[in-house]
Amino acid sequence: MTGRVRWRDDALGSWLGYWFDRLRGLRTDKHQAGFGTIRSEDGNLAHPDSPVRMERAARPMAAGEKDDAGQDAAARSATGTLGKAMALLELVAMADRPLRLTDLLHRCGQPRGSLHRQLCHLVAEGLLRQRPDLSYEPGLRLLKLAHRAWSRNDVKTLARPYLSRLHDATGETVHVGILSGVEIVYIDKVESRQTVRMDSRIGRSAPAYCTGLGKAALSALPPAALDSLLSCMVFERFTANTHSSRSSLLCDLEAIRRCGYAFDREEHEKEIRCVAAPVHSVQGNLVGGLSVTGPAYRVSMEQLEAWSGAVSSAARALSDDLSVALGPDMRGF
Amino acid sequence: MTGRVRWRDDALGSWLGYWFDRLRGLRTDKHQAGFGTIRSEDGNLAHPDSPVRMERAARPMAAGEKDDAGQDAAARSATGTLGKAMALLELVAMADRPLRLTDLLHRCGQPRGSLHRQLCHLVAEGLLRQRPDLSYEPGLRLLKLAHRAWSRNDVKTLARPYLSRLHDATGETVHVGILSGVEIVYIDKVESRQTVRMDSRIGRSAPAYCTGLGKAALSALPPAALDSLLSCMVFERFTANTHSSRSSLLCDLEAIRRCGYAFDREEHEKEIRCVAAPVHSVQGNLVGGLSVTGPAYRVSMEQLEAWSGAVSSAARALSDDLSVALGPDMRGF
DNA sequence: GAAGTATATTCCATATAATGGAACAGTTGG
DNA sequence: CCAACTGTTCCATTATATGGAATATACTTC
Repeated sequence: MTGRVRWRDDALGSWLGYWFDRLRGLRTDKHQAGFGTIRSEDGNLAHPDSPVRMERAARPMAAGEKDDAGQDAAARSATGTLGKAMALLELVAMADRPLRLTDLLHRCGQPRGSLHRQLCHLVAEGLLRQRPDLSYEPGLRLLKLAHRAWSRNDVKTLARPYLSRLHDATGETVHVGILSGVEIVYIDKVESRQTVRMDSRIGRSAPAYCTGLGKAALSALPPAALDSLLSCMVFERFTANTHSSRSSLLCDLEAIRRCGYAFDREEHEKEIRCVAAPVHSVQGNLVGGLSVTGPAYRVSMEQLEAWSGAVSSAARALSDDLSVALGPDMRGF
Repeated sequence: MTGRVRWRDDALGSWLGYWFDRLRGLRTDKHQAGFGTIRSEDGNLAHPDSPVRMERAARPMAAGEKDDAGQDAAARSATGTLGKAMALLELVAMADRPLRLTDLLHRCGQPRGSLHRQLCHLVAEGLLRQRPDLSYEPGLRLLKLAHRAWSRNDVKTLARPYLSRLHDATGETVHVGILSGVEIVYIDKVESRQTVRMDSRIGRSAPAYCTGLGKAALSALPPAALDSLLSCMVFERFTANTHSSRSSLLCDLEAIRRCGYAFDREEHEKEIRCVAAPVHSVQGNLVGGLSVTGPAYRVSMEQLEAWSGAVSSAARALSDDLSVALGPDMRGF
């Protein structure tokens, strides 16, 4: 074997439930070990944000760079073939236009033969679709699978009544989301009117550090887990109010922990404010949040403050429901 | 190698775009060949319906059964590791409750070691989530990927104005769907009110032969493709009006082809009627439909008849838009 | 319309990762 | 406490993925 860098080593995110079990020492796992998720020595997480970056092996590795052995050994035992396929799928899905083979070739630095075969497999499985012009885009099978994932989701089901009630009380759009790595994934919502697009945000993911839901969720994490996540956050600045450093985020989180709710002070999108509260099962394997969102011109910070009580009590109630539903007794649920 | 049957050979569906290219002889493909999709001799499709059946290899193959060589050779060159992983994912996703390792063991007849590793990989990738009680359910990553697949979907984007217009004209729920194998996948909708569940049907899939959208789509298929699909339909009876045979379906399709629109006469769900019209790009690589759906007590067959013109002209217009968008000139769209 | 360039596809010896049987460990229940 | 069941780990074998180069196919450009 040449000393070649594995192109997928640092791609892809990892997933909360998994981390938690690891962090709580519940599982020893050999199979899942490595793939760059947790560096064994310092316990840090590698690249859990999902916009995939595969460029690493694009260049043939200049002299002097050494592919350090430990990293290599750890990263080698990845999720294998599946991991590569998923990294590729993510790359196509997260692109903003259909990509052709050559485009992908440049972005992931894999040899043509391999890449082509992988794409063929993905297309045959319906995960990708190949357009008449030979470019690739995400396939319908994803929709179908996601529908099942969504319609059977415990959190969504349990949250619904609280969402409705919050919506009735506030008249604004109400969200529930789950933390997945360093991102928050929107699971369900009830909105004021047919605003812009019907369900534009369900399934959408956004960075945790700059959204109300995300910060609420982060505030509920045990210190070790939070540390792991922090170490792999990239603080991109979306607005003037976006947290741009670890310390400013930590300060905010501390405040959130004290009062039990979080604000999004136009940190992700200009003119959009929100108040959110953390939701978590006692087992700690699921962390998310509930939020009320509105446009700045209509919703003042005072208004959000006034709603904070309702939001956090709803979040607490939902947390209890969740803990019961996921509890050891209820196998099937 | 022992003469053991590969457990995955007959699992899983295949996907329309792919078939079309095959059927039109556009691609020679070696990589995608086989996996039981198209039997080389008679051109039939094997098991394109998606509710997965993996039980085949559960028994150790009784004496006398022979795993015929041709089939074996064809089926062997599958989508490989990815295919197995996806079949497993589908199995979990389509189940109606979280499954534990042993449950899966019974359903797919794979050795424990292999199954366990595959599940670990799926969990590590976020495609599955392992609950505290060690059972598996579909993971959040599916939602995230599907969101991208959905929000960038050409058909959805192009269909939206027509959906709105049809909804305004009829006041009932309007759907757009795409044919994917023998199933129709709901891509988008505009609904009358916040009926039962907000977007319950987006991403849902239903059999083509008993839905208005599905029949409309089938009617637009070239004979060869239709034949292929017919040969692997299983006519399950949902209501008294459900087509229960190939011939009755064909007869209906003929009528649909003549008049340009299809009815669902409470064939899938009791008390639900719909009128639909086919949508297809000239290239023939995308087939779907547009429909107006309503409850039987409110929407008479005469009413549907009256709407048929609007539906089919909208469908024609959308078809044109699609053909342009997918046309050879517009690379990026 | 021919030569040139960029792209997609196929081939095949080799390296790698999946396989599957069996042994081990942790839980439940009588 | 022992049986019966579950989930996990191990490791030699074998099937599968790999990747570089050769070939085919489209699009430009002159």
